[in-house]
Amino acid sequence: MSSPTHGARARARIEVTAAIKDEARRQLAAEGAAKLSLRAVARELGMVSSALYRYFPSRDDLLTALIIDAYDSLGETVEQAHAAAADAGPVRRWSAVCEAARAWALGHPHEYALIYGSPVPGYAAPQTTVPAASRIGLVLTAILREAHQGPGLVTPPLPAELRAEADRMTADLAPDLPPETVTALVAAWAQLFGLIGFELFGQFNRVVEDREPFFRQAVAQLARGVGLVDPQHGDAGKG
Amino acid sequence: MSSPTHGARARARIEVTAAIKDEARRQLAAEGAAKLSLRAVARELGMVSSALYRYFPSRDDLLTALIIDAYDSLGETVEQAHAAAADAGPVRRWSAVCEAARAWALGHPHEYALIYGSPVPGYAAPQTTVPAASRIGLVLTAILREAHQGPGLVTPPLPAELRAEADRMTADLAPDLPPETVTALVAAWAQLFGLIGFELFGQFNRVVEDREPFFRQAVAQLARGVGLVDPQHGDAGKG
DNA sequence: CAAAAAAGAGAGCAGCGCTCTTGCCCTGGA
DNA sequence: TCCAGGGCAAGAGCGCTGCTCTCTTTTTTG
Repeated sequence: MSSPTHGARARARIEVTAAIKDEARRQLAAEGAAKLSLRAVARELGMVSSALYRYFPSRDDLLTALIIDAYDSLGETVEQAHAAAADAGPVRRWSAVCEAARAWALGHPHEYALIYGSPVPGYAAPQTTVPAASRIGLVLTAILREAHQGPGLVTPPLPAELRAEADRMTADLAPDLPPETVTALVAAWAQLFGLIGFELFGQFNRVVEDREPFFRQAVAQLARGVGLVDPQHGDAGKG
Repeated sequence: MSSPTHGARARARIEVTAAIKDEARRQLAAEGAAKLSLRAVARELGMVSSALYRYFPSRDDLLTALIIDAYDSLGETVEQAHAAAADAGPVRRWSAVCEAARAWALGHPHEYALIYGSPVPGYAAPQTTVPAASRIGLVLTAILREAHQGPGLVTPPLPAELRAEADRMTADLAPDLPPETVTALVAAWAQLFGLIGFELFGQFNRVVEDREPFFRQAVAQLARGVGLVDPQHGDAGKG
């Protein structure tokens, strides 16, 4: 950082690191995480396999880097979708975000499997992944927050047995929202990825053929589930 | 099949096959599907690795056998839960089935990952798995069918763009149910496994702590989503 | 310019899925 | 009773994997 030569070395390191991740992502898209091979990455990059260990101490560390990148890629995609629908009503924004998440998943199936599929046994995602993983949740929360401050939210009452946990989640995630809403949001968040995962992992094969309208309807119902009400079928009723 | 001696041979084969699957399941529970190794299975069974290929032509075929067993295990579990709640109302039966599915998943996390987690790339589950995989869907459908013939179902209208696909799915899955119900059921089916998968795969870590009441509430809302109405909070209103 | 730090190269270890060949032994028919 | 045929285990071996260690080359630094 003090001298330019040190910067040159550091820059080279950054470039090689990026090249490794790029090639790894290519192999991920081609063969999946299970068949991601350090040797194959090195071969393709014209270096020897052991040299890779100068950049990533293990295969798992390379995977972790790819996981964070994937979360960030998804997060950025949905944030952009949210921003692009800023003028629309909350139901429309909710749908836009959900559909952006689905589109990202369909476009990056192996990266989706990496972050929302079965975890590799014996591999615990380090805490480093948490901020990137949270981005989509923050977007969904923001939509509900605006709706809460604006037209309001319609939520079913909580059963007594859930009261304590709902309050705890609310304090953690969105203290300015009603616990009923936070609970419904967390459930909808999981359910959204149930829908996406079933489509991506083949559970809908021979069951749902025309997935786009099906997903749109399911997401609209999800919006109702978190209490979003639809003024004039999602038309910009806010502005 | 004609002579008892031939039967002795066949019986031995069945026993060895079962022993291989048992040991494979043990390793599955210990290490996960990715690290399931034919050599380790053979080692544990006191045979040489190549001998396993007399019973399963490849690692994938062994996995397929485990997948079918897992689907059947889950299917049987939820069928029993359904039968045990036969006297209750449809909402209670729905919840019982969903909670049984969750309990099975928590008790067999690696087998769950095998059937509802990311698919192994290059491995397409053969058509043989379909009947076993369908069992839980059939149970859920049966609940809705009885409710449809009894107290009735409350379903939101379908958007025009979904009409054709909804009719197609209905003809395929449950021609005696309204297309609105079938569409909602398929979505709820996917969403149920979104909830279970998020809990199992660690997405709820540091988010939802007291999972049982949370899941119960989510499942109750899922029941509402498929149109099940709750006479006196799920009490046996069918009489 | 020499010392030190970083990176690459290559050999090697232990493990993997899978294939092929060899030979044992059980079984069913003559 | 004997014998051919076939099911089956064993072993060697191929090409691959992640990872470690040592040695050399390159680059940065005092």
